[in-house]
Amino acid sequence: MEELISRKSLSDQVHDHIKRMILSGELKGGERVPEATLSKLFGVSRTPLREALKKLSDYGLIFIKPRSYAEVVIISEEEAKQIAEVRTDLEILSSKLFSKNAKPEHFKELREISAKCLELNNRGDKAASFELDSLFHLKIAERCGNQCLYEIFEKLDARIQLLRLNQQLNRETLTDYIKQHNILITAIENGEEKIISSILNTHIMHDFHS
Amino acid sequence: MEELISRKSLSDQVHDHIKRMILSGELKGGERVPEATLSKLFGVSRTPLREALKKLSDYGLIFIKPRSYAEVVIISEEEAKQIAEVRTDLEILSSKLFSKNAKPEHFKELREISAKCLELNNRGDKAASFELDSLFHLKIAERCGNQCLYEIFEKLDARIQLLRLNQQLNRETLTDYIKQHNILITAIENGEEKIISSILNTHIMHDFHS
DNA sequence: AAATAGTTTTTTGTATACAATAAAATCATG
DNA sequence: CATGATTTTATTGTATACAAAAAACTATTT
Repeated sequence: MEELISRKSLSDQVHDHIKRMILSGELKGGERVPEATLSKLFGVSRTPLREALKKLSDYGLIFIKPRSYAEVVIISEEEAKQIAEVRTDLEILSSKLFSKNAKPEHFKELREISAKCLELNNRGDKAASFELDSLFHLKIAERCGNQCLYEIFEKLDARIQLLRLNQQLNRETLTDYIKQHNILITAIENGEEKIISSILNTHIMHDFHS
Repeated sequence: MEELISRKSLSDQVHDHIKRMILSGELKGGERVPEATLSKLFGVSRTPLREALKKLSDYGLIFIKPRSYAEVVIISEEEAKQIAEVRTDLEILSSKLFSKNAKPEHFKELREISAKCLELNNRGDKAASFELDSLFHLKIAERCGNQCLYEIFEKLDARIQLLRLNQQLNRETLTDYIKQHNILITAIENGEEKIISSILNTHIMHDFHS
C-alpha cells in the first residue's frame, strides 16, 4: 500500500539509507562519503547519489567540501550547545502552540508515544527508545499547527539524533529523562507556559550534557 | 579578489540567478520552472540546473512536484502568518543573544545599515531599501553568536523576501517601519528583553499585515 | 628525515543520451 | 457537445562519458 502510493525516487531511497547508516553509527564522523564508492554499493549511478548527498548536507549530516570530498560531520561541543539553545526555543514555541491548537486525540497520541518510549528503555532497547523520544518531540511540532515550525524542527532533528550517538547514558538517567515527558504533557494540557519553558530548559540541557 | 577565491559552481550561479528572478518578480508565483527551458536560457546543461532547482525548493521558493514539474510557490495568508510567528520567535532569541555577545563594532554596523535603509527609502528606492531591511535582520542573527540559528534564519529570509513582493506599502508606512529599527537597537544595547520582545512582535506583525 | 616539485590517481563538476512518467492533445463515442 | 479513452508531447529521472580540479603519491633535493 505504502509502496504503491509513494514510489520514492532513487535519490530519496539512497538518502534514507545513508542517513540510517550515519545515525546508526555505521558511518562515523569524519568518514568520507565518496560518490563512486557508494553508487557502486547501492547499485545506482552517481546522479541520484549526488542528490542524496546534497540533501544530507542540507540536513547537516555530512559536510561537502566543493570540488574535493564529502565527509560525515563531527559536531563540536560549541555547536551542540548552540543547537540545544535553538532547539529549546523552538520546542517552547511548539509546545505553547500545541497547547492552544491540539485536539484531545493528539494528547492521547503523545501519552502513548511517551509510554512506549519508557517501556522500550525498561527493556533495555536503547536505540528504539531513542527513536521514540525523537518522535515524541517531533509530534509536538507536527501537531502544533505551524507547518513552517515543523519543517525547521524536523531538519534540526537529524543533528539532534547524531548528537545522541556519542552520548553514553545509563538506563537510570534515561528513565528519569523520559519520565519528564509526562510532566511536560500535563503542563501543555494546563497551558502553563512558564512551566513548559522551565521543563524544556532542563530537559534539553539534560539531553545535551550527556 | 572575491572571484579568485570563490569560483562558484554553475549550480550555485544558476541558483542565485533564478533566486533573483523570483525575488524581483520576474518569475511570478505559479509560473513553471522547466529544466530544459532554463538550461537553454542560461546555456548550461540540465545537471547543474536540477541542483539549483533542488536548492530553491529547499529554501521554499519553488515547489517541485515529483516526476511532474516545478513552479514558483504562492505563499498563502495562513502560511505567511505561520512564517511570521516563527520569525518573531527566532528574532527575539537572536536579539537577546546579540545583546549578550555582540561587540561595539557590531552595534555600529547595525546603526549604519539602519541609516542606509532609511535613506534609500527617503529617496524612493523601495527595492534597495527592502534589501537593506533584510540585511538588518540577517545581521542580528549573524552576529548573535549562534551559527545554527543564523542558518535557520537565513533560510527563512528567502520566503520573507518573497512575501514582501506582494505587499503594497506606501513610503510613509515604510518610514515608520524602518524607524523601529533604531528603537530595537537601543533595546538590544540596554539588554531590555521585554522591550525587545514587544518591539519585534509589533515590527514583524506590521510587516506581515501589508 | 623533511620539504618540495612534479606526476599519478582519485574525486567531483558538467554535458549528454536515453528511459519512464505525467501532462496535454487528439479522437472516438454516447 | 460533453466525456472518456488513446495517442502524442513535454518533462523529469537516471545512467554514462568526459573534463577539471584536488588529493595522494613519488622522486628529488637539501
